[in-house]
Amino acid sequence: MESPTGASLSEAGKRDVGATIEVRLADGSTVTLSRGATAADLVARNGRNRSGEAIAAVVDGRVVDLATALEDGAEVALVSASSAEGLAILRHSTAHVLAQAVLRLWPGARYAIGPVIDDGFYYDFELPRGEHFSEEDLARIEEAMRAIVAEDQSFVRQELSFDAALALFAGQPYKQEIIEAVRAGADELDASSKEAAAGGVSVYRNEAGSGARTPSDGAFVDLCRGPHVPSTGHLGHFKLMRVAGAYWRGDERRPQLQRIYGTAWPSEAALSEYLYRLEEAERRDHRKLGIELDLFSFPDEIGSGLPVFHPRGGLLRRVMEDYSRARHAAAGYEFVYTPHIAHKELFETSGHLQSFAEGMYPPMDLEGGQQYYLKPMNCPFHILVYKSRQRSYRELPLRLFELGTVYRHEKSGVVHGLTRVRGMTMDDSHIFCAREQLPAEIRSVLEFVLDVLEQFGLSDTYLELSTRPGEKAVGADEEWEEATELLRSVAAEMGLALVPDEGGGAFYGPKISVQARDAIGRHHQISTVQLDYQLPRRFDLSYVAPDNTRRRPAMLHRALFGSVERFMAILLEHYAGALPTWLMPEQVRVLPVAGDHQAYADLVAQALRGAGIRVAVEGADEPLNARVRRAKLAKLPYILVVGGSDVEAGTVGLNRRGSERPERGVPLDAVVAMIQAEIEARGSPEQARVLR
RNA sequence: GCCUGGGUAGCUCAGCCGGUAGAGCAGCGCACUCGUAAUGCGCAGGUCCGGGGUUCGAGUCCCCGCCCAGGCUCCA
Repeated sequence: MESPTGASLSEAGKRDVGATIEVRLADGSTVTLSRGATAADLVARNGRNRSGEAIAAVVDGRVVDLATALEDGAEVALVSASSAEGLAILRHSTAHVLAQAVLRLWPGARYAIGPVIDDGFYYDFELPRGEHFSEEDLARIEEAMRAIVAEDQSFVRQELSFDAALALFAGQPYKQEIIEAVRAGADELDASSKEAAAGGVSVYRNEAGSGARTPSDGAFVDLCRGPHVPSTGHLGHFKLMRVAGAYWRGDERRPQLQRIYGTAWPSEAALSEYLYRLEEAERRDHRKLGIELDLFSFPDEIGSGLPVFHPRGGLLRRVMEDYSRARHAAAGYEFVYTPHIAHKELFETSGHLQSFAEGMYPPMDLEGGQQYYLKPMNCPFHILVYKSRQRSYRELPLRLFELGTVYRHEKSGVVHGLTRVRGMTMDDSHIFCAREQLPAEIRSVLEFVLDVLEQFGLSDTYLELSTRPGEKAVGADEEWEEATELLRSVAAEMGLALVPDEGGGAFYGPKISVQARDAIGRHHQISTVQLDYQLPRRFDLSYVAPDNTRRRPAMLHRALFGSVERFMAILLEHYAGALPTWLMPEQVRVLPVAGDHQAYADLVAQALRGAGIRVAVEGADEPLNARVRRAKLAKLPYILVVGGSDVEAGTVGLNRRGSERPERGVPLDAVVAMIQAEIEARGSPEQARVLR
């Protein structure tokens, strides 16, 4: 908020007025400039602005316009369009051009805010007469923006008093509201910093040199903190992406504005690379792959967010679940099964109805006033397993595991493919242990989770620590603090970095979540480990300690896949559908060259099947090329083509996924052994490479 | 819930200014028997999301509803 230049200005004023000033550059060198020189003069002197390279400057740690006059002794660094700061300025300036274009096309439109977001920007408008943007308008607006860029209008900064600014933005209630908010903020500052805040706001005018001065005579002016690129000619590599409704200040009680999203980049190459990235993400969309690979669907007849798995998807799911079960068994987990509905009282005891009711399906009312709820989480049920009899310290840690299906009533706007569903299966585990066992147990759980994820090819991971959520949290502050500190210290001991996520914890406790980066750089929250002192208390859990006293256990909630459905979606997108061989529903397809080779093809398939490999044979009813193509499109790891010479020699033609050239005459035994070894090794030799 | 876009064959989509619905792929049948990314011919396939209205006539225009997708967090 405050303006550091305020101080240096007065300081500079006391100095002797010479003809030149000296400024220091980032590399430590000093440059002598004439008094009154600006950052732009420095750029010109360096001759470094040929392609709009430098678009702003950092003066004494503050990002400013190139037109800013430099003070003697200032430290100056230039901001290039491709740096993080530069990109933000570029996008923000493009947002201004968007607003100017919209005001040209819709005189009388009100404009609100136009901030920078990841990879782009948006601007919110209110059009006259309640008009709305349509998708077709985007092309017209872009055209108007390109005209403004061609005019190479300069962005000129001007400081205004609050009152002058309010007058300038007469008829722009959103701008006025922002000005009033800034004034209210400034009033809270003490006298000295109030002076620094200059008692007003800054605006930027776009001037084409025509002398136009106010919005009504054609020039554009926007309330803005800045900085901006020197002129619109520095922009141009942008694209408007979509329109959306958005509430003023994100508040649904306030007017809904019309938002336009856009993206902007320093070069055409960077823009098209970004657009390609979007296409790539679309190509990998698990909903699309689910149809192409015949894995699952969402029948309207069932309801939104409720998937069915087809045989191939079912097979994939079973392989995932079987592997999960095997690993859990080996790691000392015990398997339980619990029902899908329960009395209202259970969820009152657990606190779900108090803290999570909006995420739950409404109750089923039964005769006699009894109410049942669909379960939104497995924890209360596992707690009841613990509570079924008295527990001894000798049993702890008690690790209960279930692939438990839960139902959550997600709001209609947020359901999305398999990643946000209303019915899902959690690979849920609840570990009951003595408090002193917690550090060792958390550590072993984290090691277990990271190792299993790596087997699925998700090894680019980091951890996030989610702390106490604002109002929803239950439990005492000290306990939250203690639990949070425990998670922090275990992770630190293991040498794992923790990224903070303030307020992101569950209502009953803090959590560590494992975030995995996928093949195209997106990150997904996968596993979570939550520490909970609350539920053991609410359910009055206890165990008998060695000294024959009753003690309260602590609980760890742990999901590894998270939901099986969502994990499948992440894998599909990570691998673009080309799953590692061990996960692929069909691992090998045998193609006889002609009908004469059918019997040998069946023999080959039998040998593979005998080795536990999933294989199918496709006969020669269609040309070989067509069958190879179909198998490639199905992203099969191995295609075995067998013809006359193979029948004689006991060999196969081996066509591996991702390889351009097939190998001829490979002995059958060698192929069986190789594929078998690959399946056993799991992992992901091809690591999500892009396969077309 | 709200904004924008969409809903036409199993899938992907075309269908202009209102004139009696089309393509490619998939499916089925017949022929072809082929050595690494689409063999040919034929057949079948439709409540144009539902309802109402305008009209001589509606997939198309208007109104109401349903469903799907993206967005509604980044605060000048």
